[in-house]
Amino acid sequence: MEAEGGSEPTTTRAPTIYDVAEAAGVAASTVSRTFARPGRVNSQTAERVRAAAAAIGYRANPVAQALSTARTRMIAVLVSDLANPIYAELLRGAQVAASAAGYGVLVEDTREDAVVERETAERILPMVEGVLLASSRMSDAAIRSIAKQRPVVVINRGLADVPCVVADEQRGTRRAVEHLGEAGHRDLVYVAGPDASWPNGARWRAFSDACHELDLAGRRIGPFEPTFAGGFEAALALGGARASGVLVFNALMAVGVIRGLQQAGLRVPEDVSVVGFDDVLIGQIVSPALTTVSTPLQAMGATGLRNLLAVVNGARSRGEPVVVPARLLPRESSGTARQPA
Amino acid sequence: MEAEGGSEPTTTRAPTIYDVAEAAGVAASTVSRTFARPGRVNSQTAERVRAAAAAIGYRANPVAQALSTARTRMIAVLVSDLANPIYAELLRGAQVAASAAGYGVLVEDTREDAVVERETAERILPMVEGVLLASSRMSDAAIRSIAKQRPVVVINRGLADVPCVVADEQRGTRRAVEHLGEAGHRDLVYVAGPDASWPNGARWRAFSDACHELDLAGRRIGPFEPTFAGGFEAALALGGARASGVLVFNALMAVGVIRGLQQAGLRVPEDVSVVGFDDVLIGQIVSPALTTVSTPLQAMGATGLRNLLAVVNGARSRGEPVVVPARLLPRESSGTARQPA
DNA sequence: CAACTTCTGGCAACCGGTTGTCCCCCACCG
DNA sequence: CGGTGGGGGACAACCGGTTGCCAGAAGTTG
Repeated sequence: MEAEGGSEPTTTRAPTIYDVAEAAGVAASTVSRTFARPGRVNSQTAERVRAAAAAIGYRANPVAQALSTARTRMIAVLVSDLANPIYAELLRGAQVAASAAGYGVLVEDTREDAVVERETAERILPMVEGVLLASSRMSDAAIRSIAKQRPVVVINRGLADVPCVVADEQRGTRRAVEHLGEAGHRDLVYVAGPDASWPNGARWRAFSDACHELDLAGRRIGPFEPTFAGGFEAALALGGARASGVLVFNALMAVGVIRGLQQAGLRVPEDVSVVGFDDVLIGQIVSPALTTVSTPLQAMGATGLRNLLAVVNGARSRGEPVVVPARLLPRESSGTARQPA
Repeated sequence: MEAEGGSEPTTTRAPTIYDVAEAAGVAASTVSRTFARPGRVNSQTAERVRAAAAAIGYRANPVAQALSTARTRMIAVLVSDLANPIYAELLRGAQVAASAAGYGVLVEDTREDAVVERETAERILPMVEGVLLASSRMSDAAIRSIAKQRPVVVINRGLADVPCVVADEQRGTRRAVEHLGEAGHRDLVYVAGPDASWPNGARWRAFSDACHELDLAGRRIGPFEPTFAGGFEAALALGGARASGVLVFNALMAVGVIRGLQQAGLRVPEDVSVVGFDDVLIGQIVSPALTTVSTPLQAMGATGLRNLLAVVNGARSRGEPVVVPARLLPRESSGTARQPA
């Protein structure tokens, strides 16, 4: 806070178009156009300007550009929890896609809290050209209100009138239930994640429908925190139940469930089969390896971001959500049901 | 890219201080000061201005503020690989700390590439007030060149003249080697990560020194990719060796090593003890659970960011790096050495 | 050779705040 | 009652680009 001593190297102000203009013997507007409107300027002049710019080390000030063009070349990406690898993957996909388009990504971790998310969004809104909401916990109304102010794309959530990128939860879940049914499991449990999570609702509905159609008993427990600890806790709650097949909201929880069950003296998959969602490293490492419904997270992040940029650049989005496929990866955590006692 | 149809809702321009000024019957400068210099303005007037602002829904344009104050209230955070949970943790700590200070975080994933990192840094430099480099792969010279342009704080790397936040690699590594030595392991191997990684060098040196002092045989293999796959690969390379104790550059690799060894028919820890670095979930989940040198990643991210903001706000950094403690968490992947055959 | 286009550079306004400076007005003082 | 001081509002310059408009130059056409 204290003012610095007098020995500062007098931070030489960064060169501006005016400096370049002077060096090249032209007007500032010509310098600006040299970079912003190539073609508008005579190629000889342009060459002189570029040489002068290079000589004095000119680089355009993005803030000034943003002010006059109203384009900040930044996108906000809101995720619920960076410690969850699925968001890290989504973010990564989005970041790389943004970078490729010359955009920067402002991340915000909303800590699974709709209020924090809302406030965060409103706060950074004026700074960005668009917002990518990954697994938003906000209400539909809140999302629409944001979408009224800036282009928005939503990942992992279906929402009319707002462009979405979602996995085929219906089909993925269905496959998981079929998988368990085919292995002879007749008593299924869905371990739920946060109520505010859209995929959680979609998975539960699809689970419920599939159980009904396939004539299986399907119930639900939860909600639990969408973390390893949450899954572990769920496993204990599961203890007494007669479930032989368990479908878990996400991979972190599923791993927690497996560990919790093992802790309780049950074997996976011999006693209980566990199927999760999301294909993340931890699911491959855990023993037994997690049977899971996999969605292309990085691609979803990248697609979401690209679609967002398209809207930012004036594309009219056709109302339909972008649906990416989800497929079942059978691994070791699921197997044949024990003969009913 | 196509221009939109004529039915646009004519996006009503956001209100500016001029609109507020008119509504409140004062000059624009008074509006500006009402928010930027409370106290400079008469409290009655201020109240009127605030009321007018609220009435028409005024919110300051951060871009304009940034242009005139040269403060963007944004910090760049560069990480090598978002898919690595340690960066997700660091980022999370940094993001939360930034948010608390009213700053935004621009993330960039540099994909473990020094060139990408350098270019990325230069590109976003004019947009941010400071740069937080997490596990930079750049040369010292490149980092210093960036530090000349903007305040920089480096995490996971020691570097004279640039503020750093590092873990006590020396001590942590020493503890790991002692741990293995005490368990009777006499042939130790260090599985190296990227050459460009500073912690990799620090760990190898500390390992080497500790082996020397404790009279243990210590060699090194690598470099390998700092990923699960890299560790797995290393395990194969390790196959022939007579190592009984292995220290691995990071947790992801360590887990890969464990799996690779198991694949090769070796038992961990009965045949080989494995110790890693970083305490991340996956190390707790893997079986056997990973014995590891733990560093407070989130805290390092937060501290790094706070120190960066301090420098941005004029603090003179005392030259010493901030060293946070590293401690050994003995778990299941390390145990007593077999009796030498 | 006059009239008209096209090309290209410069001028100045503008984006939306911030801030140095001036000045008016009121209070306080002797 | 005149002089002094300071509180507080307004004016205008400025941050660093962008861009509409204009005008002079050069090229085209009949």
